[in-house]
Amino acid sequence: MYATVAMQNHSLKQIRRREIIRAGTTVEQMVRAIADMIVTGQMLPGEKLDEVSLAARFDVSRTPVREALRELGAMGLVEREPNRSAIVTNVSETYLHSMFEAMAELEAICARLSAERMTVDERRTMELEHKASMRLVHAGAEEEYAAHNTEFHTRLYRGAHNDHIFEMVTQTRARLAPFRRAQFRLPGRLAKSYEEHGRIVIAIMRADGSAAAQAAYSHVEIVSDASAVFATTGEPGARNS
Amino acid sequence: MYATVAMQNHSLKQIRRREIIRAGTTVEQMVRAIADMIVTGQMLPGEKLDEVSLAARFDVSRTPVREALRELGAMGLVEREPNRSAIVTNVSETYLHSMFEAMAELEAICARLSAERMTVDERRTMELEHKASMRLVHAGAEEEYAAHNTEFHTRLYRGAHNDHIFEMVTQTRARLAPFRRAQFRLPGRLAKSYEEHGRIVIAIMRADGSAAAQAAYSHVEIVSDASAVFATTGEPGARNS
DNA sequence: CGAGGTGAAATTGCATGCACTTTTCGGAAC
DNA sequence: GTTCCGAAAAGTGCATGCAATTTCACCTCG
Repeated sequence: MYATVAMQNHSLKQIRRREIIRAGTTVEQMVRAIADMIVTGQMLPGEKLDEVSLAARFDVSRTPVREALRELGAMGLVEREPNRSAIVTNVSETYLHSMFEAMAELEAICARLSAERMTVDERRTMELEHKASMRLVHAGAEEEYAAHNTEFHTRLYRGAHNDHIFEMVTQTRARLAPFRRAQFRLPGRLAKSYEEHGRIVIAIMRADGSAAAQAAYSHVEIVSDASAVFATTGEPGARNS
Repeated sequence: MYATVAMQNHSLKQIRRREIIRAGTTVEQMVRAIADMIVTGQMLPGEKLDEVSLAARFDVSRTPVREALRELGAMGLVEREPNRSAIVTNVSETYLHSMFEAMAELEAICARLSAERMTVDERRTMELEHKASMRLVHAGAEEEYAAHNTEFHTRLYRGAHNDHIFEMVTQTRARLAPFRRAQFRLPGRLAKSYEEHGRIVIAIMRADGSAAAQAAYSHVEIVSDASAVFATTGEPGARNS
Protein backbone atom coordinates (compact mmCIF):
# COMPACT_ATOMS: atom_id res chain seq x y z
CA MET A 1 0.00 0.00 0.00
CA TYR A 2 1.36 3.40 -0.94
CA ALA A 3 0.80 4.88 2.52
CA THR A 4 3.38 2.59 4.05
CA VAL A 5 6.05 3.51 1.58
CA ALA A 6 5.40 7.19 2.11
CA MET A 7 5.71 6.75 5.85
CA GLN A 8 9.02 4.93 5.67
CA ASN A 9 10.46 7.54 3.38
CA HIS A 10 9.23 10.27 5.68
CA SER A 11 10.82 8.68 8.74
CA LEU A 12 14.16 8.27 7.03
CA LYS A 13 14.27 11.92 6.07
CA GLN A 14 13.32 12.92 9.60
CA ILE A 15 16.21 10.98 11.03
CA ARG A 16 18.68 12.28 8.49
CA ARG A 17 17.79 15.87 9.24
CA ARG A 18 18.10 15.37 12.98
CA GLU A 19 21.59 14.01 12.54
CA ILE A 20 22.80 16.90 10.46
CA ILE A 21 21.14 19.93 11.99
CA ARG A 22 21.81 19.60 15.65
CA ALA A 23 20.82 21.50 18.76
CA GLY A 24 17.95 23.95 18.63
CA THR A 25 14.60 24.46 17.01
CA THR A 26 15.18 24.31 13.27
CA VAL A 27 13.48 27.55 12.24
CA GLU A 28 15.08 29.57 15.03
CA GLN A 29 18.40 28.13 14.05
CA MET A 30 17.89 29.02 10.42
CA VAL A 31 16.87 32.53 11.34
CA ARG A 32 20.05 32.99 13.31
CA ALA A 33 22.19 31.42 10.62
CA ILE A 34 20.75 33.54 7.82
CA ALA A 35 20.72 36.70 9.91
CA ASP A 36 24.35 36.08 10.67
CA MET A 37 25.21 35.67 7.01
CA ILE A 38 23.50 38.95 6.25
CA VAL A 39 24.95 40.88 9.17
CA THR A 40 28.47 39.62 8.61
CA GLY A 41 28.31 40.41 4.93
CA GLN A 42 28.48 36.88 3.56
CA MET A 43 25.29 37.87 1.79
CA LEU A 44 25.05 41.28 0.24
CA PRO A 45 22.07 43.60 -0.03
CA GLY A 46 19.99 42.72 -3.07
CA GLU A 47 21.06 39.09 -3.09
CA LYS A 48 18.28 36.55 -3.69
CA LEU A 49 17.29 34.02 -1.06
CA ASP A 50 15.27 31.40 -2.85
CA GLU A 51 13.42 28.89 -0.76
CA VAL A 52 14.47 25.78 -2.63
CA SER A 53 18.19 26.47 -2.39
CA LEU A 54 17.96 27.35 1.27
CA ALA A 55 15.93 24.23 1.94
CA ALA A 56 18.58 22.12 0.23
CA ARG A 57 21.35 23.94 2.02
CA PHE A 58 19.90 23.30 5.48
CA ASP A 59 18.51 19.91 4.48
CA VAL A 60 14.95 20.73 5.45
CA SER A 61 11.74 21.20 3.51
CA ARG A 62 10.56 24.57 2.26
CA THR A 63 8.04 24.97 5.06
CA PRO A 64 10.49 25.95 7.81
CA VAL A 65 12.48 27.98 5.31
CA ARG A 66 9.42 30.04 4.54
CA GLU A 67 8.79 30.67 8.21
CA ALA A 68 12.39 31.73 8.73
CA LEU A 69 12.19 34.12 5.79
CA ARG A 70 8.99 35.60 7.13
CA GLU A 71 10.60 36.25 10.47
CA LEU A 72 13.65 37.78 8.85
CA GLY A 73 11.27 39.95 6.87
CA ALA A 74 9.60 41.16 10.03
CA MET A 75 13.04 41.89 11.45
CA GLY A 76 13.77 44.03 8.43
CA LEU A 77 16.73 42.00 7.27
CA VAL A 78 15.07 40.68 4.13
CA GLU A 79 12.45 42.07 1.82
CA ARG A 80 9.56 39.97 0.64
CA GLU A 81 7.01 40.59 -2.05
CA PRO A 82 4.26 38.19 -3.06
CA ASN A 83 5.39 35.55 -5.54
CA ARG A 84 8.92 36.93 -5.51
CA SER A 85 12.08 35.57 -3.98
CA ALA A 86 13.11 37.18 -0.73
CA ILE A 87 16.16 39.39 -1.09
CA VAL A 88 18.59 40.80 1.43
CA THR A 89 17.20 44.21 2.31
CA ASN A 90 18.60 46.99 0.25
CA VAL A 91 17.53 50.31 1.62
CA SER A 92 17.44 53.63 -0.14
CA GLU A 93 19.99 56.22 0.77
CA THR A 94 17.43 58.36 2.57
CA TYR A 95 16.23 55.40 4.60
CA LEU A 96 19.80 54.50 5.43
CA HIS A 97 20.30 58.04 6.60
CA SER A 98 17.21 57.82 8.77
CA MET A 99 18.56 54.64 10.36
CA PHE A 100 21.87 56.27 11.17
CA GLU A 101 20.09 59.25 12.64
CA ALA A 102 17.86 56.97 14.69
CA MET A 103 20.96 55.09 15.80
CA ALA A 104 22.57 58.29 16.99
CA GLU A 105 19.48 59.28 18.92
CA LEU A 106 19.19 55.84 20.49
CA GLU A 107 22.84 55.71 21.44
CA ALA A 108 22.53 59.16 22.94
CA ILE A 109 19.63 57.99 25.07
CA CYS A 110 21.54 54.90 26.15
CA ALA A 111 24.58 56.96 27.03
CA ARG A 112 22.52 59.40 29.06
CA LEU A 113 20.67 56.65 30.90
CA SER A 114 23.90 54.72 31.41
CA ALA A 115 25.51 57.78 32.94
CA GLU A 116 22.58 58.01 35.32
CA ARG A 117 21.92 54.36 36.07
CA MET A 118 24.96 52.14 35.63
CA THR A 119 26.01 50.25 38.70
CA VAL A 120 29.48 50.76 40.09
CA ASP A 121 30.49 47.42 38.61
CA GLU A 122 29.21 48.31 35.18
CA ARG A 123 31.07 51.60 35.18
CA ARG A 124 34.28 49.98 36.33
CA THR A 125 34.09 47.20 33.76
CA MET A 126 33.39 49.64 30.96
CA GLU A 127 36.37 51.78 31.91
CA LEU A 128 38.71 48.82 32.25
CA GLU A 129 37.67 47.30 28.94
CA HIS A 130 38.04 50.62 27.25
CA LYS A 131 41.54 51.15 28.57
CA ALA A 132 42.49 47.61 27.61
CA SER A 133 41.45 48.30 24.04
CA MET A 134 44.21 50.88 23.65
CA ARG A 135 46.57 47.97 23.01
CA LEU A 136 44.48 46.93 20.00
CA VAL A 137 44.59 50.46 18.61
CA HIS A 138 48.38 50.59 18.83
CA ALA A 139 48.68 47.16 17.27
CA GLY A 140 46.28 48.17 14.51
CA ALA A 141 44.29 44.99 15.15
CA GLU A 142 41.21 45.85 13.13
CA GLU A 143 39.35 42.57 13.59
CA GLU A 144 39.90 42.46 17.31
CA TYR A 145 39.05 46.10 17.74
CA ALA A 146 35.82 45.60 15.86
CA ALA A 147 34.90 42.86 18.34
CA HIS A 148 35.79 45.11 21.25
CA ASN A 149 33.77 47.89 19.68
CA THR A 150 30.68 45.71 19.47
CA GLU A 151 31.06 44.76 23.11
CA PHE A 152 31.57 48.35 24.15
CA HIS A 153 28.37 49.44 22.52
CA THR A 154 26.45 46.48 23.88
CA ARG A 155 27.60 47.46 27.37
CA LEU A 156 26.36 50.94 26.70
CA TYR A 157 22.95 49.64 25.66
CA ARG A 158 22.68 47.34 28.65
CA GLY A 159 23.76 50.05 31.02
CA ALA A 160 20.63 52.02 30.24
CA HIS A 161 18.67 49.36 32.13
CA ASN A 162 15.76 49.48 29.72
CA ASP A 163 14.96 46.23 27.96
CA HIS A 164 12.79 47.70 25.24
CA ILE A 165 15.30 50.32 24.27
CA PHE A 166 17.90 47.56 24.25
CA GLU A 167 15.79 45.58 21.80
CA MET A 168 15.27 48.55 19.52
CA VAL A 169 18.88 49.60 19.41
CA THR A 170 20.06 46.04 18.89
CA GLN A 171 17.68 45.51 16.02
CA THR A 172 18.60 48.80 14.40
CA ARG A 173 22.25 47.95 14.74
CA ALA A 174 21.68 44.60 13.04
CA ARG A 175 19.87 46.22 10.15
CA LEU A 176 22.63 48.75 9.78
CA ALA A 177 25.41 46.19 9.90
CA PRO A 178 25.43 45.32 6.20
CA PHE A 179 26.09 48.96 5.39
CA ARG A 180 29.04 49.75 7.56
CA ARG A 181 31.16 46.79 6.82
CA ALA A 182 34.66 48.02 6.30
CA GLN A 183 34.35 50.75 8.87
CA PHE A 184 37.69 50.24 10.58
CA ARG A 185 39.62 49.92 7.35
CA LEU A 186 39.61 53.67 6.93
CA PRO A 187 42.98 55.09 7.96
CA GLY A 188 43.05 56.51 11.47
CA ARG A 189 39.52 55.33 12.22
CA LEU A 190 40.71 53.05 15.04
CA ALA A 191 42.36 55.80 17.00
CA LYS A 192 39.47 58.16 16.42
CA SER A 193 36.98 55.56 17.62
CA TYR A 194 39.07 54.97 20.73
CA GLU A 195 39.18 58.65 21.48
CA GLU A 196 35.43 59.02 21.05
CA HIS A 197 34.78 56.04 23.28
CA GLY A 198 36.99 57.72 25.82
CA ARG A 199 34.81 60.78 25.88
CA ILE A 200 31.72 58.66 26.46
CA VAL A 201 33.44 56.72 29.23
CA ILE A 202 34.57 59.85 31.03
CA ALA A 203 31.10 61.34 30.93
CA ILE A 204 29.61 58.13 32.25
CA MET A 205 32.15 57.94 35.07
CA ARG A 206 31.20 61.47 36.01
CA ALA A 207 27.51 60.57 35.77
CA ASP A 208 27.18 63.47 33.39
CA GLY A 209 24.18 62.40 31.32
CA SER A 210 24.07 65.19 28.79
CA ALA A 211 27.79 65.04 28.09
CA ALA A 212 27.53 61.27 27.59
CA ALA A 213 24.56 61.73 25.26
CA GLN A 214 26.36 64.34 23.23
CA ALA A 215 29.53 62.27 22.94
CA ALA A 216 27.57 59.20 21.89
CA TYR A 217 25.58 61.17 19.35
CA SER A 218 28.58 62.59 17.59
CA HIS A 219 30.34 59.22 17.72
CA VAL A 220 27.58 57.63 15.67
CA GLU A 221 27.41 60.64 13.39
CA ILE A 222 31.04 60.14 12.47
CA VAL A 223 30.57 56.43 11.83
CA SER A 224 27.63 57.37 9.65
CA ASP A 225 29.79 59.62 7.53
CA ALA A 226 32.44 56.93 7.28
CA SER A 227 29.87 54.38 6.15
CA ALA A 228 27.78 56.38 3.77
CA VAL A 229 30.17 55.51 1.00
CA PHE A 230 29.33 51.83 1.31
CA ALA A 231 25.66 52.25 0.54
CA THR A 232 24.29 52.51 -2.99
CA THR A 233 25.31 49.00 -4.04
CA GLY A 234 22.71 47.09 -5.96
CA GLU A 235 19.64 48.88 -7.19
CA PRO A 236 19.05 51.88 -4.99
CA GLY A 237 15.81 52.98 -3.45
CA ALA A 238 14.26 49.55 -3.64
CA ARG A 239 12.66 49.90 -0.22
CA ASN A 240 11.48 52.48 2.23
CA SER A 241 12.20 55.19 -0.21
CA MET B 1 -7.76 6.77 -8.52
CA TYR B 2 -7.20 8.56 -5.25
CA ALA B 3 -5.10 11.32 -6.79
CA THR B 4 -8.05 12.61 -8.75
CA VAL B 5 -10.28 12.78 -5.73
CA ALA B 6 -7.61 14.66 -3.79
CA MET B 7 -7.22 17.14 -6.64
CA GLN B 8 -10.89 17.88 -6.92
CA ASN B 9 -11.19 18.36 -3.21
CA HIS B 10 -8.21 20.68 -3.29
CA SER B 11 -9.66 22.83 -6.03
CA LEU B 12 -12.97 23.14 -4.27
CA LYS B 13 -11.34 24.37 -1.12
CA GLN B 14 -9.26 26.84 -3.11
CA ILE B 15 -12.34 28.33 -4.66
CA ARG B 16 -14.26 28.47 -1.43
CA ARG B 17 -11.46 30.33 0.32
CA ARG B 18 -11.17 32.87 -2.46
CA GLU B 19 -14.81 33.64 -2.18
CA ILE B 20 -14.76 34.21 1.54
CA ILE B 21 -11.46 35.93 2.19
CA ARG B 22 -11.36 38.77 -0.26
CA ALA B 23 -8.75 41.23 -1.37
CA GLY B 24 -5.11 40.81 -0.32
CA THR B 25 -2.44 38.21 0.24
CA THR B 26 -3.84 35.77 2.80
CA VAL B 27 -1.02 35.79 5.33
CA GLU B 28 -0.67 39.56 5.28
CA GLN B 29 -4.36 39.87 5.72
CA MET B 30 -4.36 37.49 8.67
CA VAL B 31 -1.49 39.36 10.27
CA ARG B 32 -3.42 42.59 10.04
CA ALA B 33 -6.64 41.02 11.26
CA ILE B 34 -5.04 39.35 14.27
CA ALA B 35 -2.88 42.36 15.10
CA ASP B 36 -6.00 44.47 15.03
CA MET B 37 -7.80 42.15 17.39
CA ILE B 38 -4.90 42.33 19.81
CA VAL B 39 -4.38 46.07 19.57
CA THR B 40 -8.06 46.89 19.92
CA GLY B 41 -8.43 44.61 22.89
CA GLN B 42 -10.72 42.01 21.33
CA MET B 43 -8.03 39.58 22.44
CA LEU B 44 -6.47 40.03 25.83
CA PRO B 45 -2.88 39.42 26.91
CA GLY B 46 -2.37 35.79 27.81
CA GLU B 47 -5.12 34.56 25.51
CA LYS B 48 -4.28 31.48 23.44
CA LEU B 49 -4.10 31.58 19.65
CA ASP B 50 -4.20 28.00 18.52
CA GLU B 51 -3.44 27.29 14.93
CA VAL B 52 -6.32 24.94 14.24
CA SER B 53 -9.00 27.35 15.45
CA LEU B 54 -7.49 30.25 13.58
CA ALA B 55 -7.22 28.14 10.44
CA ALA B 56 -10.89 27.24 10.74
CA ARG B 57 -11.85 30.81 11.50
CA PHE B 58 -10.13 32.19 8.41
CA ASP B 59 -10.94 29.11 6.35
CA VAL B 60 -7.36 28.38 5.38
CA SER B 61 -4.93 25.61 6.25
CA ARG B 62 -2.55 25.80 9.17
CA THR B 63 0.43 26.68 6.98
CA PRO B 64 -0.45 30.36 6.42
CA VAL B 65 -1.66 30.61 10.01
CA ARG B 66 1.72 29.52 11.25
CA GLU B 67 3.45 32.11 9.08
CA ALA B 68 1.16 34.82 10.36
CA LEU B 69 1.82 33.83 13.95
CA ARG B 70 5.55 33.86 13.35
CA GLU B 71 5.36 37.35 11.95
CA LEU B 72 3.24 38.52 14.86
CA GLY B 73 5.82 36.96 17.13
CA ALA B 74 8.59 38.93 15.48
CA MET B 75 6.48 42.06 15.88
CA GLY B 76 6.25 41.34 19.58
CA LEU B 77 2.47 41.06 19.64
CA VAL B 78 2.39 37.36 20.41
CA GLU B 79 4.70 35.05 22.28
CA ARG B 80 5.70 31.70 20.87
CA GLU B 81 7.46 28.81 22.49
CA PRO B 82 8.25 25.49 20.83
CA ASN B 83 5.36 23.04 20.89
CA ARG B 84 3.16 25.56 22.67
CA SER B 85 0.25 27.58 21.44
CA ALA B 86 1.02 31.20 20.68
CA ILE B 87 -0.44 33.59 23.22
CA VAL B 88 -1.10 37.30 23.12
CA THR B 89 2.00 38.87 24.61
CA ASN B 90 1.77 39.49 28.28
CA VAL B 91 4.71 41.50 29.48
CA SER B 92 6.06 41.82 32.96
CA GLU B 93 5.51 45.03 34.83
CA THR B 94 9.17 46.01 34.52
CA TYR B 95 9.14 45.41 30.78
CA LEU B 96 5.94 47.39 30.46
CA HIS B 97 7.64 50.18 32.31
CA SER B 98 10.62 50.02 29.95
CA MET B 99 8.24 50.30 26.99
CA PHE B 100 6.58 53.37 28.40
CA GLU B 101 9.93 54.93 29.11
CA ALA B 102 11.08 54.13 25.60
CA MET B 103 7.85 55.61 24.27
CA ALA B 104 8.47 58.82 26.17
CA GLU B 105 12.00 59.07 24.81
CA LEU B 106 10.85 58.37 21.26
CA GLU B 107 8.02 60.87 21.44
CA ALA B 108 10.41 63.43 22.82
CA ILE B 109 12.71 62.86 19.87
CA CYS B 110 9.83 63.14 17.44
CA ALA B 111 8.62 66.33 19.07
CA ARG B 112 12.07 67.87 18.94
CA LEU B 113 12.61 66.89 15.32
CA SER B 114 9.10 67.98 14.41
CA ALA B 115 9.73 71.38 15.96
CA GLU B 116 12.85 71.65 13.82
CA ARG B 117 11.67 70.09 10.59
CA MET B 118 7.94 70.27 10.06
CA THR B 119 6.85 72.08 6.95
CA VAL B 120 4.61 75.08 7.23
CA ASP B 121 1.70 72.95 6.11
CA GLU B 122 2.36 70.28 8.69
CA ARG B 123 2.52 72.84 11.48
CA ARG B 124 -0.66 74.52 10.37
CA THR B 125 -2.57 71.27 10.05
CA MET B 126 -1.42 70.12 13.46
CA GLU B 127 -2.52 73.34 15.08
CA LEU B 128 -5.88 73.35 13.35
CA GLU B 129 -6.64 69.75 14.20
CA HIS B 130 -5.64 70.36 17.77
CA LYS B 131 -7.93 73.34 18.13
CA ALA B 132 -10.76 71.45 16.48
CA SER B 133 -10.44 68.72 19.08
CA MET B 134 -11.46 71.10 21.84
CA ARG B 135 -15.05 70.48 20.82
CA LEU B 136 -14.63 66.76 21.56
CA VAL B 137 -13.24 67.53 24.99
CA HIS B 138 -16.21 69.70 25.87
CA ALA B 139 -18.62 67.10 24.54
CA GLY B 140 -16.81 64.41 26.52
CA ALA B 141 -16.65 62.30 23.36
CA GLU B 142 -14.17 59.70 24.53
CA GLU B 143 -14.22 57.49 21.44
CA GLU B 144 -13.83 60.36 19.03
CA TYR B 145 -11.14 61.99 21.12
CA ALA B 146 -9.22 58.71 21.20
CA ALA B 147 -9.26 58.68 17.40
CA HIS B 148 -8.14 62.29 17.28
CA ASN B 149 -5.42 61.48 19.80
CA THR B 150 -4.06 58.69 17.62
CA GLU B 151 -3.96 60.98 14.64
CA PHE B 152 -2.28 63.75 16.61
CA HIS B 153 0.51 61.44 17.67
CA THR B 154 0.89 59.99 14.21
CA ARG B 155 1.31 63.52 12.88
CA LEU B 156 3.98 64.09 15.47
CA TYR B 157 5.84 60.97 14.39
CA ARG B 158 5.60 61.84 10.72
CA GLY B 159 6.71 65.39 11.33
CA ALA B 160 10.10 64.16 12.48
CA HIS B 161 10.81 63.21 8.85
CA ASN B 162 12.64 60.06 9.83
CA ASP B 163 11.18 56.83 8.50
CA HIS B 164 13.07 54.49 10.78
CA ILE B 165 12.10 56.36 13.93
CA PHE B 166 8.56 56.36 12.62
CA GLU B 167 8.66 52.58 12.32
CA MET B 168 10.06 52.13 15.80
CA VAL B 169 7.62 54.44 17.50
CA THR B 170 4.68 52.97 15.62
CA GLN B 171 5.65 49.45 16.56
CA THR B 172 6.19 50.37 20.18
CA ARG B 173 2.84 52.08 20.25
CA ALA B 174 1.16 48.96 18.87
CA ARG B 175 2.79 46.77 21.48
CA LEU B 176 1.73 49.16 24.19
CA ALA B 177 -1.85 49.42 22.98
CA PRO B 178 -3.20 46.37 24.82
CA PHE B 179 -2.06 47.89 28.11
CA ARG B 180 -3.56 51.32 27.96
CA ARG B 181 -7.02 50.47 26.91
CA ALA B 182 -9.37 52.53 28.99
CA GLN B 183 -7.06 55.51 29.12
CA PHE B 184 -9.68 58.19 28.45
CA ARG B 185 -12.21 56.75 30.85
CA LEU B 186 -10.36 58.26 33.78
CA PRO B 187 -12.12 61.41 34.93
CA GLY B 188 -10.59 64.62 33.63
CA ARG B 189 -8.13 62.77 31.42
CA LEU B 190 -9.57 64.25 28.25
CA ALA B 191 -9.05 67.84 29.30
CA LYS B 192 -5.60 67.07 30.63
CA SER B 193 -4.60 65.38 27.39
CA TYR B 194 -5.85 68.38 25.42
CA GLU B 195 -3.84 70.74 27.57
CA GLU B 196 -0.69 68.68 27.17
CA HIS B 197 -1.15 68.48 23.43
CA GLY B 198 -1.47 72.24 23.47
CA ARG B 199 1.92 72.62 25.07
CA ILE B 200 3.49 70.43 22.42
CA VAL B 201 1.77 72.33 19.62
CA ILE B 202 2.89 75.69 20.93
CA ALA B 203 6.49 74.53 21.22
CA ILE B 204 6.38 73.16 17.68
CA MET B 205 4.89 76.38 16.31
CA ARG B 206 7.73 78.26 17.96
CA ALA B 207 10.23 75.76 16.56
CA ASP B 208 11.42 75.28 20.12
CA GLY B 209 12.83 71.77 19.97
CA SER B 210 13.71 71.26 23.61
CA ALA B 211 10.40 72.61 24.88
CA ALA B 212 8.56 70.32 22.49
CA ALA B 213 10.66 67.37 23.61
CA GLN B 214 10.02 68.11 27.24
CA ALA B 215 6.29 68.55 26.75
CA ALA B 216 6.05 65.31 24.79
CA TYR B 217 8.08 63.42 27.38
CA SER B 218 5.91 64.43 30.30
CA HIS B 219 2.77 63.81 28.26
CA VAL B 220 3.70 60.17 27.83
CA GLU B 221 4.84 59.91 31.41
CA ILE B 222 1.38 60.89 32.58
CA VAL B 223 -0.29 58.41 30.25
CA SER B 224 2.07 55.80 31.62
CA ASP B 225 0.96 56.49 35.18
CA ALA B 226 -2.68 56.40 34.12
CA SER B 227 -2.19 53.04 32.39
CA ALA B 228 -0.01 51.23 34.88
CA VAL B 229 -3.08 50.08 36.69
CA PHE B 230 -4.24 48.11 33.66
CA ALA B 231 -1.23 45.85 33.55
CA THR B 232 -0.84 42.75 35.75
CA THR B 233 -3.79 40.93 34.24
CA GLY B 234 -3.13 37.30 33.52
CA GLU B 235 0.02 35.73 34.87
CA PRO B 236 2.60 38.46 35.37
CA GLY B 237 6.21 38.35 34.34
CA ALA B 238 5.66 35.77 31.66
CA ARG B 239 8.04 37.50 29.29
CA ASN B 240 10.95 39.86 29.23
CA SER B 241 11.12 39.80 32.98
C1' DC C 1 19.65 43.78 -35.00
C1' DG C 2 16.27 44.88 -31.53
C1' DA C 3 11.30 44.51 -29.66
C1' DG C 4 7.81 41.81 -28.40
C1' DG C 5 5.46 37.56 -27.61
C1' DT C 6 5.04 32.58 -26.22
C1' DG C 7 5.79 28.38 -23.88
C1' DA C 8 8.54 25.74 -20.63
C1' DA C 9 11.15 25.76 -16.43
C1' DA C 10 11.74 27.62 -12.03
C1' DT C 11 9.72 29.33 -7.96
C1' DT C 12 6.29 30.75 -4.65
C1' DG C 13 1.58 30.02 -2.11
C1' DC C 14 -0.99 26.99 0.25
C1' DA C 15 -3.27 22.27 1.48
C1' DT C 16 -2.69 17.98 3.39
C1' DG C 17 -0.69 14.34 6.21
C1' DC C 18 2.48 12.03 9.44
C1' DA C 19 5.44 12.27 13.75
C1' DC C 20 6.08 14.08 18.08
C1' DT C 21 4.92 16.89 22.21
C1' DT C 22 1.77 18.79 25.39
C1' DT C 23 -2.57 18.77 27.60
C1' DT C 24 -6.50 16.75 29.46
C1' DC C 25 -9.17 13.55 31.76
C1' DG C 26 -10.56 9.23 34.07
C1' DG C 27 -9.42 6.20 37.49
C1' DA C 28 -6.52 3.98 40.98
C1' DA C 29 -3.99 4.52 45.18
C1' DC C 30 -3.51 6.76 49.46
C1' DG D 1 -10.92 14.32 48.98
C1' DT D 2 -6.48 14.68 46.99
C1' DT D 3 -2.54 13.09 44.42
C1' DC D 4 -0.54 10.52 41.02
C1' DC D 5 -0.42 7.99 36.80
C1' DG D 6 -1.41 6.59 32.06
C1' DA D 7 -3.84 6.75 27.90
C1' DA D 8 -6.52 9.41 24.73
C1' DA D 9 -7.14 13.85 22.66
C1' DA D 10 -5.51 17.98 21.04
C1' DG D 11 -2.06 20.68 19.08
C1' DT D 12 2.47 21.85 17.04
C1' DG D 13 6.60 20.81 13.72
C1' DC D 14 7.76 19.68 9.40
C1' DA D 15 7.55 17.05 4.69
C1' DT D 16 5.34 16.58 0.52
C1' DG D 17 2.45 17.80 -3.41
C1' DC D 18 -0.55 20.56 -6.43
C1' DA D 19 -1.87 25.17 -8.41
C1' DA D 20 -0.57 29.66 -9.76
C1' DT D 21 2.69 33.07 -10.68
C1' DT D 22 7.00 34.63 -12.27
C1' DT D 23 11.19 34.16 -14.98
C1' DC D 24 13.77 33.11 -18.87
C1' DA D 25 15.06 31.37 -23.19
C1' DC D 26 13.84 31.18 -27.72
C1' DC D 27 11.50 32.48 -31.63
C1' DT D 28 9.03 35.53 -34.63
C1' DC D 29 8.18 39.90 -36.58
C1' DG D 30 9.29 44.57 -37.66
